[in-house]
Amino acid sequence: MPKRVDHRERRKLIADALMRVAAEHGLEAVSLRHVATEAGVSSGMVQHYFRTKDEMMTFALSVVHEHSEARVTRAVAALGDAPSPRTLLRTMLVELLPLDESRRADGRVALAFLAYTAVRPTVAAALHQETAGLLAFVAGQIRLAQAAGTADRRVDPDRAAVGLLAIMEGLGVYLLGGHYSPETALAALAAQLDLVLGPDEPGK
Amino acid sequence: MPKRVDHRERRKLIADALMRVAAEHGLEAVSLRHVATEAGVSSGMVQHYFRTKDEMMTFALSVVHEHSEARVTRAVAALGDAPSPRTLLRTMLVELLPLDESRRADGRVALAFLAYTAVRPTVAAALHQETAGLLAFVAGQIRLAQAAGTADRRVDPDRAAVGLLAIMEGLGVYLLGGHYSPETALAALAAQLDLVLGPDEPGK
DNA sequence: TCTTTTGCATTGCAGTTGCAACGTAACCAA
DNA sequence: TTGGTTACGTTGCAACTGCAATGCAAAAGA
Repeated sequence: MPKRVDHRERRKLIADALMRVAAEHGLEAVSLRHVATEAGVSSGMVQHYFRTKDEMMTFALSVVHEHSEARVTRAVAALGDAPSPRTLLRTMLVELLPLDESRRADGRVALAFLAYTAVRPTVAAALHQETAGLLAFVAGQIRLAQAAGTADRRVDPDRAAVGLLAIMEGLGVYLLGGHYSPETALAALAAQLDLVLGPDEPGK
Repeated sequence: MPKRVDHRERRKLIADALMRVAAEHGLEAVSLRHVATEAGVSSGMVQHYFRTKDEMMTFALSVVHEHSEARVTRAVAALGDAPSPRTLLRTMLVELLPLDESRRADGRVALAFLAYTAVRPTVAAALHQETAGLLAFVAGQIRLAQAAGTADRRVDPDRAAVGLLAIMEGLGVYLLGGHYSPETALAALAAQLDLVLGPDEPGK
């Protein structure tokens, strides 16, 4: 019945253009026409795939998170089987930091959406589950390290997981603002992992 | 020669209105007319005190930072003379977290400006010094605690200071997004202080 | 073949935006 | 008093906004 067009693909094409605009000029520069031009399509087509601007924004927000999720999944898969909790956590968190231009672009968009959702609580609800899942995973890894005897058992895994995610988020913000250099951020993250999991032992 | 009007006061009046608009609807809702209405003045007057919108935004950004600086100064002053590094740091960082509605409003504005400056690097430059100063202060307090023997000397004060600020920033972001409860954030912050300065001893 | 659905482009519109221009009233120095 | 400066208020405008409406070609079913 349809004209054999992949809806999801078109929507992603548009969302990608939106993210490019947002990464360069901020979310306030995102308009139907602007996005359409960036995507190289007519503004009528954008309207065809998103009935309202808000619908487009919400979809783009979900794409942003798919992006970072895919990034992490890929990096973790490259670690091979059964990496140590420390390696796993470091890989994950480093991957989420805006350290190169590609991730900086994504980070700027994510930051813009963060401010966007802070004012639209209904849109933000979907993100809570994601954070909760990530949190549980990190806490689980810390528990694993503790069980293996490499980590100090006096640290509370849940609290430490909250702190670890917060430090990643905070470092990301400071990196985007240009306040810290990548080296500084990486050193701080490594130091935090040392604090939580115990000092690193090169001869693991 | 002037008509005896305090320029700075008028500008702050307008900036306050801007912050109210931004806290409620985001920075994208900030327009000359909107701000003027919120401030209860004519849009012509806003234009009289700010020749361009960008000038208004930049000024408001500086007011936001004066706000949080004043907040911290007041809270620290209330501690009396020579508070312990731990108390001082905790007070400072807690004061910067969006834990009540007043600070949440400020936090939303700060977050919006964070995204704003991330796309306008020239405006962001002024903030670097502030972060650097804060960082040096925190590192100094950690060094003090180490010298007093209460803190583990194996932790690097500079790295730990970066981490502490980042964790504060990250917790703030998650709090604004509603991902964490104030209790969770406070517990995570306390745990981090324990990690950096050593476990708290009630009978100090 | 005819009809219906889908994909997309164009046009139009009411509302909003930043900003310039102009007006006027109050004040101050001469 | 005169002239100049300051402090606004009002109006206007070109550009842009989201969105509805309309048109039309291609494809799929009848």
